[in-house]
Amino acid sequence: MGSQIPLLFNIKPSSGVPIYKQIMEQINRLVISGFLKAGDELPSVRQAASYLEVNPMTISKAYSLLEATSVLERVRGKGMIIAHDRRRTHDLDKRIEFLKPALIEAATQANQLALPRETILKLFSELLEEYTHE
Amino acid sequence: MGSQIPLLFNIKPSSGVPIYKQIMEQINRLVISGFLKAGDELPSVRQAASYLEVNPMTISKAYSLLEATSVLERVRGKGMIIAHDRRRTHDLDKRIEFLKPALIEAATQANQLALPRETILKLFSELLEEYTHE
DNA sequence: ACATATGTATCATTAATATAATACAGCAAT
DNA sequence: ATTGCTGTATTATATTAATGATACATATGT
Repeated sequence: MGSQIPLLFNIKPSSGVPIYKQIMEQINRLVISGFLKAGDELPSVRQAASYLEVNPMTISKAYSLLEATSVLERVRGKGMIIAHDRRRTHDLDKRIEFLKPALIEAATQANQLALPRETILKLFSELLEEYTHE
Repeated sequence: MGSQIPLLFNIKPSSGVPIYKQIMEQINRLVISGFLKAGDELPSVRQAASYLEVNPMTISKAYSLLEATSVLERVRGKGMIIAHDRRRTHDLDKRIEFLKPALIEAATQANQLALPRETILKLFSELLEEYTHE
């Protein structure tokens, strides 16, 4: 039942970004990267809600919106799976565009903090290792 | 009257992060970096509100909360200035701690997108140049 | 004195987000 | 058939964020 998949979700309740959006964005990333493939099962609404300690309807909202954009498919009585969408691509350019906003935000903050270029790059390089997937 | 200072504010209304928090965080960064020094004048509530196209009370809320944490001082009839706080430091370590959340977020997203390390680092390096302060 | 600038208090209103407690239709396995 | 899973609809409530329209005390410059 995709029992370990909830571990892929990281929620920052204090960030200000709505929880359902955080979930949507993460699933979107895992799909266009290929980590999640067509047919893969997602954690159930109640599992994810319990794991993340949020309301089930918050998870359902994220799933429903992703279904509306053909990222997920609802299988009645079973749960949600990654949609079989033949038009889906995994272009490097597309993935880079998804990442850009976060990089721009980090770069802007770094410059506002007057941090030396090499210090930032070294730290970021380390964090890329530390927060590796799987 | 600090007329060009509003240009230091970047607001992303669609980010989900409350506007008043975005403003607070930016001022905090500009202060601990030293870009803004004790006594420097901030744009007036109405100037900033007009420039950012938000409600004046939203700016006032950010200013008031920054006054409560001794980052700003209110000068009656004049406006807000950077507080004269002798305890203020500009440690590199402190500035790095301020930046870390944004770097961690970017690193997490990059890995969820399965982007090659070198590609990310090169792009980030370019963005650090592009989004330079001043 | 007067006009103009400052931040802020006050009121009402709107929108978005999240929670809580139920309830229901659909499917699978026993 | 019953049990136990799915996702979701419903209703109500609370909180937070932002806007709009005034209004006020305070200070500055003329």
